[in-house]
Amino acid sequence: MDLRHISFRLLEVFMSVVKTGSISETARNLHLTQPTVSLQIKRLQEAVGEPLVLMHQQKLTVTEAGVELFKTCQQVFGKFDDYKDFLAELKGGERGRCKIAMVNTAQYILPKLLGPYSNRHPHVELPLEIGNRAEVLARFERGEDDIYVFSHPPSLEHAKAARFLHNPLEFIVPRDHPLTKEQNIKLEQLTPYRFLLREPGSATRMLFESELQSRGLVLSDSVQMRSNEAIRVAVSSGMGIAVLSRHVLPNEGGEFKVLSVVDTNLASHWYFVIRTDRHLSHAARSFLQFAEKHLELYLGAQWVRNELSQLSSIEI
Amino acid sequence: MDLRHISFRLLEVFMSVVKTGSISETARNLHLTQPTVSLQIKRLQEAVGEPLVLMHQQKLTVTEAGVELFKTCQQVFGKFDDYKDFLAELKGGERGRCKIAMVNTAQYILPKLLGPYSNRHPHVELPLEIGNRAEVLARFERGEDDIYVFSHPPSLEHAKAARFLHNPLEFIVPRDHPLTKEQNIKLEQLTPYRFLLREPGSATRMLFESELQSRGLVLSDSVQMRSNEAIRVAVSSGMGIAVLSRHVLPNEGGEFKVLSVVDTNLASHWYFVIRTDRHLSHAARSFLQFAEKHLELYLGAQWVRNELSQLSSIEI
DNA sequence: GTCAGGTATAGATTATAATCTATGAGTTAT
DNA sequence: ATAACTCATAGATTATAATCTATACCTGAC
Repeated sequence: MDLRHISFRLLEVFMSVVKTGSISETARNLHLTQPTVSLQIKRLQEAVGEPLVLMHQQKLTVTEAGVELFKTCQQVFGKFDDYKDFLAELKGGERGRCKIAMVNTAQYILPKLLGPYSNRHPHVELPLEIGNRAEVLARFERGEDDIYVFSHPPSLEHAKAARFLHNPLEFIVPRDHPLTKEQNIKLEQLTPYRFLLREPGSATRMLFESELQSRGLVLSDSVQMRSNEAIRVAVSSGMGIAVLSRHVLPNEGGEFKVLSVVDTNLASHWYFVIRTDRHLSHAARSFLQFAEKHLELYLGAQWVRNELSQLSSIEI
Repeated sequence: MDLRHISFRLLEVFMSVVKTGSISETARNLHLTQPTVSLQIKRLQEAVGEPLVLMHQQKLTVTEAGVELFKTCQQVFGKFDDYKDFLAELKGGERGRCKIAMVNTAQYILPKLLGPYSNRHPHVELPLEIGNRAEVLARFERGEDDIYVFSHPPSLEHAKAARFLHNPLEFIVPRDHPLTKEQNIKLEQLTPYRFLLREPGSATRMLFESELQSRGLVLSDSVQMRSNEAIRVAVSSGMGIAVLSRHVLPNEGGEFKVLSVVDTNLASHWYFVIRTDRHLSHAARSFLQFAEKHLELYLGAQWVRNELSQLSSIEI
């Protein structure tokens, strides 16, 4: 039997013939002429190499080979129906995958969205990649993920960024630090202390350093640390002071204090970034829609800057 | 997704692309040109309505929809492979159905062949129909079975008969019948007794009556009975005498005796009959081949008249 | 015997599937 | 920078699938 000469149409016609037990009736049902159906069956039989139906005295009987082919067809069409169901879910964003790459700091805020989304869309896979800015940028270049999360979005070709959250930066010091007794602290008062910083390239550090530079200030001492947790712990134990995103601080004051610096308001924003030269997966689209709708609920209205409609308009 | 625009060929090509991860390599493997494969994939994607593979920087990745379609294809081709296996068995006579219709008397001999055949071909269905000559003839006319068993084959159009067994007829009388004491019994000595006969049309009766007629003899009394068992029992209990096939008699003498009639040698043959205007099912062909080969073994060499090669030459 | 209903066959047409060559454009490695 | 390889696209051809009309052939019913 040669599958190459068999089309799905042919099998459909055959199944109808088996069901109705009549060539003429099949022709009427499928809006074909009787010779067409006759010929289809004949061709199918040639392709199978075996009689499938026998005509005898106006009565059509289905052979063994025909019955078995009929069963096979039912199963095959069943499989394709399953696949169609799968496609429908995929297109509806109910199934599939939405790979998200985010810079380190985002891991403190994104789960607040991802958790609820994942609950409502249990069949969507949500693999997360967390890296520093350079790593996430490299992933973007290679197009490895569906959605990228940056503060300071890259202004690259094919990149479309949309702000969704305000990211205020705070100065933190050990609880017993001398500055905690001061009022009206200014930025230059902080420079003599040792600063604990993330690696160069980190958005927070970039923002902080550009602020220092524009005001002609220089840090007297700084130590580079690999993670925000490490910085928090180090500040708590008195190793130095630091600038951290409000979102990475515990709600309740811990072993450190937040300084209010009157002449400085450091802040950036969180952005979802997508590539405009690539298909956005249905799941990714569905996640962005979910985010656009529920940002305020899950991230706190006071921080939200919802500009995600800019992304939903993109049609790739 | 529209199955009508999808061919098995298309799916084969798609599967190869997924397996090799390369369009060019698929083209080489399938002896096609690269643009052909590109276009096939493009068309398949259009038919499915969803991207199946993504090209990025010389690297081909398969989408969710692609992976799922691939799985679906594997299952579908698996089903067709199963069907091909089924067909192979069918064509080899290992599977299928061989309907046999036989006249009553044949039920004493055919099981000796059917049993061994069925043991060796356990997947072949062997539905049997047993009737009197008229009934089996009617089934033949309507083509309801694959093989018909007659003594006295019908000389109809489209009927091809082949002898396979000698069918000697014997006269039986009650054990204490007066004739058992005689020697050199002649046929005319039997006519005064009451004969127990099958219905007119029975081959045995036809043969016997034509013998009587050709010799100008007439039975003085006869009773019609519905089965050979009934006749045997009736003879045993002294109701009359009868003509029966040697094959329906028990090997060991029972309540009756076989008469030796010196001037009469009644005999017919058993024939397998098939229609020449119909496909002979593979199973039927296989049964006839089996019979041709093993007649002597299962039916006793002394009775066999193996002319079955006449049937195997028929190619329908 | 004729008619109606079912099927088969022949011949023709149209649509489209399957394939090619030629070419352009991007990527990788030397 | 260039060669070698990848894939995509355009344009053209060929094969064949899908379909029709017209016609002939059965069979069963009236």
